[in-house]
Amino acid sequence: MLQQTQVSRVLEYWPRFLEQFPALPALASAPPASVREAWDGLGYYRRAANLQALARTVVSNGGVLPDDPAQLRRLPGVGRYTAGAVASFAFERRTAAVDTNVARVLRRAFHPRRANEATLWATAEALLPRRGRDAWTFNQAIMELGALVCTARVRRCEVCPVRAACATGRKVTSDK
DNA sequence: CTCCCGTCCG
DNA sequence: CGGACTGGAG
Repeated sequence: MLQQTQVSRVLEYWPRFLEQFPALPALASAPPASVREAWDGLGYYRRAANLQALARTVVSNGGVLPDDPAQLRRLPGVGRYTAGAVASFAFERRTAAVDTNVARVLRRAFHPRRANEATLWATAEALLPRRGRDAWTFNQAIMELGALVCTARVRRCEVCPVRAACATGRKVTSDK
C-alpha cells in the first residue's frame, strides 16, 4: 500500500484491510473482487492483484515469507525497495532500503550534483551498520529524516541532526 | 503544478 | 532508460 502512496492515506485502509484479511491464507483464498473492493480509492490497483498473487504463491510454498531480499524480489509487486524494507524491518536482515525519502536525503547529503539509482543504493549500503539490528535502526532513522526533516518542499536544516555532515545543509545554513 | 515509505513494461 | 498506473493534499 505504501508504494508511491502517502502514509496518511494508507492509514485509512490498512487496519480495515488487515481486519478483513488477517493473514496470507485469508488473502490467498479471498475472491479477487473482494480484495479489489477493499483497495477501492487507494489507486494503483495492480498492487492489490499483485498482493493476492503474492499471498497465493507464498501460501502454496509453505506459507512463510522469505527473509532474503533476493528471494523477496521474485514475488509479484516486490521491487528492490520493498524487498529491502521487508528484509530489514520485518526480519532485521542487514540490507539497504532506498525509498523516495532516503534517496532525497542521500542526494542532498552526499550527491548534491546528480546521482542515479545505482549510486544512491551504493551509498546506502556503504553507510549500513554491520549488525542487522543496527541496520534496522539506521534504515528507520534515515527514512524518517527524509519524511520529517529533509522533506521535498521545505527542508528544515536548522533542526537537522546531520547538518554538519551534509553537503547541502552546510551551505543552506550559511546562505540564509 | 509536484509529491507521496515504487513496480513493471516496452 | 521513459512512461503508465492512481488519487488526494499542499
